Amino acid sequence: MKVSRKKQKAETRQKLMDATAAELASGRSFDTLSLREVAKLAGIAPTSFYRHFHDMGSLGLALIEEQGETLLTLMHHVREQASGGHSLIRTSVETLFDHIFANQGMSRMILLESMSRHSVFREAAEKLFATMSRDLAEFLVWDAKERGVPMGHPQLAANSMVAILFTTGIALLKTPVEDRGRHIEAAIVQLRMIMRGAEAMGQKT
Amino acid sequence: MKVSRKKQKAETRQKLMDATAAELASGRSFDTLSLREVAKLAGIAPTSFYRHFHDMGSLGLALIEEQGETLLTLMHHVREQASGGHSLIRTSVETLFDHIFANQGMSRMILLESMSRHSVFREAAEKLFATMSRDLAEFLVWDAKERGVPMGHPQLAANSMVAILFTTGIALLKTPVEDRGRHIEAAIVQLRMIMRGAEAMGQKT
DNA sequence: AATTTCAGCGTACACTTGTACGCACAACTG
DNA sequence: CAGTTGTGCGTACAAGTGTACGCTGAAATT
Repeated sequence: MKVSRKKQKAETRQKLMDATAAELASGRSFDTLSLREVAKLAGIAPTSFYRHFHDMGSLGLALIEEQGETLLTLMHHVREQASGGHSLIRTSVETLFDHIFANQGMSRMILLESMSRHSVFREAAEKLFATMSRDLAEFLVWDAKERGVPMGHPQLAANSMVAILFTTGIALLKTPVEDRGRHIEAAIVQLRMIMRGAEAMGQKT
Repeated sequence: MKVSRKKQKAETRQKLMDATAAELASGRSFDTLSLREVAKLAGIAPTSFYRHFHDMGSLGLALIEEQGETLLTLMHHVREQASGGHSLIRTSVETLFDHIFANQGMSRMILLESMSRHSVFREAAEKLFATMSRDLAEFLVWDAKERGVPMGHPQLAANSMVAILFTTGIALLKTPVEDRGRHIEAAIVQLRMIMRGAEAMGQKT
């Protein structure tokens, strides 16, 4: 009873996911990873892989879903925390980028897979983006009302923001440390620019 | 002398590139394509591949560079042509998306590779984006002067625009035909929003 | 205590992969 | 015309792939 079976199984399952994530983090693309390879990295026999995932595809899906959830709750927390204060854009940006840095491989994978066509993951990744945008839009509306300013096309504004966040996020992954600050500041200006634009469009129409 | 050697060689080289592009267009990711496979698709023996490219990497690089050039000149033409008229945003967007549609596989590949870490292609793809942004920024400055309106952070505005163009471009590839119009209109609004924002930021500072 | 369950292993098989090597034969060069 | 050049082919091999099959041993259940 020292090590229950369930616990043991969950552990090796996690080992598989961790090994894959680590490999992704080191720059490998997901679809060059073989079942045998991750099995070896996780320290189990190739055939034992099947006890945990039916497929490399299932493993990838599990990874995306795990990552997506933590990302969404993270952003949620940021908004709750910063709701009282201001500089919300700055805090959100910095938090998101921190997270992306801490999970480079996974972030890249999600972004990449969201673009591939037939992939099983595409749906999952797209859903994540859609949810992020929707959450953000909702917040933008609330915030605009709070501040008493108009807001045109909040959903489109949110879409633009998410797009910029992720493209700069990816760009950051390849940027030498000393230049990162500059890029982050640039992203913040870009987001503010969109805010301004949205507000301007809200006044006229 | 009917078929000169040079010509013949150029033809099979093109066959290799075409075969690869076709495969990409059908949704395959570049790094799941094997040398043997594209050789077979091009109708030559696997070992003959080496007469044209030293590597699958070299082939990919050739593809990206080819595509990049046509893309840049295309956007250039659009601007020259539409300079007199207005609705420049609309024309640019539609032209770009048409092009992306006509070359789905390549576009996706460029985007994807621009994000991968160790890839030989990253540099090429990034360079392309940078050039596009720079060209666009240059144009924005010129256009703003022309219209007598201020323009804050033109380079950042251009970056945002390119980011949005490409993310919606990619999204479009997976969108059923009947919804495409809506997405294109959305992209146009997003670009105008950024314009407005940039102009608003230009007035204050 | 006897039985069932099941994570993990090892072997085995049919593929696919990149690429080394040498040959053929048509296009070029002199 | 003879000689060189170089595209393309076929064979061959080592390495890596997914996965079917049957076994083990210990945890879980009875």
